[in-house]
Amino acid sequence: MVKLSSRPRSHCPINFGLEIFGDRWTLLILRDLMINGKSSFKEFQAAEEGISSNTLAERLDRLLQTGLIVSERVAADTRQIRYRPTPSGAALLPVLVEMAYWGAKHDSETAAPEAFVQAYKQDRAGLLTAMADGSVPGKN
Amino acid sequence: MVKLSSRPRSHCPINFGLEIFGDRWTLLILRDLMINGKSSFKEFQAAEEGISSNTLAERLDRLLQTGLIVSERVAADTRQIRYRPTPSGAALLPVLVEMAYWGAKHDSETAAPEAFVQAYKQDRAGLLTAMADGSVPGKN
DNA sequence: TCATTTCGCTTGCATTGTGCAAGTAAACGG
DNA sequence: CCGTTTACTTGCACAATGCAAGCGAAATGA
Repeated sequence: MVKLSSRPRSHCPINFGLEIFGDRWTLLILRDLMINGKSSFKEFQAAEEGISSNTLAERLDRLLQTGLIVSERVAADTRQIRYRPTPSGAALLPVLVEMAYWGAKHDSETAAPEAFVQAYKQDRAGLLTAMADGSVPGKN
Repeated sequence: MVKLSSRPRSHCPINFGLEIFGDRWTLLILRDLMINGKSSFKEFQAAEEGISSNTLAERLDRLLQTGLIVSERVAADTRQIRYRPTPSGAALLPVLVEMAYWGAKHDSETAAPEAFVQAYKQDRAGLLTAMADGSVPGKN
């Protein structure tokens, strides 16, 4: 179960999600975590969309507090912190995949790999399983 | 194809969507349009989340400009305007359904009907078809 | 016919969110 | 030591949002 910092405007299940990730940045962080293999502050900051450091810090904090991600220090270098999704956070993968498919279909200049679109059409469930294991069609 | 008002930060298909509906309100309007059978300004305003009129007006404008919805005046009462989704807008139904399922599973106080969760688990594709035709499990 | 209500907004103003640039503490690395 | 890296924080300007009130055109009611 996910914890909200403030009382939700409603308990509509769609609204519940929007209260957490209804902004322009939160899902991009989860995308980088789950699809692009990123896990550090610096890596998130390097995304081409260009999130500002204060916004990134605030979003990571919120994701930690709601329980969608956890953090841990790297033993070999205690400056570094690695973020990774919890099961609740990982459960957002289908949302990301549907958004990606929609974007791929409706943006004439999409950067989505054709292999992703094909994999989705042929076997959506299989695609989700593969992606949950870290494999993304069209990458490598 | 969908038109953005400004240049996107990237052509990542997930980001493309976020540039249009990456806020706390836009998807709630589409929810009301596609799931709750609403179509007028007044009906959207009456949603329990309580959108302000200026924000609602701005969002409807943006949805019109991006081509996710269209509007038409009611012949019998020319004050009234009915909004309805275009095929591009309607194609966001799977995104809404995944968000709803996630919210239903992770909000301990969810208002999502159990019938919706069951229908999703048993036959997701069938659920999407039924909902595209205007039928929502747990309502009526 | 004429005041009243309804509808879809618009305006003004205060609060909150976001971007940008710079700075900082702790911890490595040589 | 001393410069660099990492994960932030701070300050400030600007944009987005919420809230309350108003507004014009069209319909409705007496």
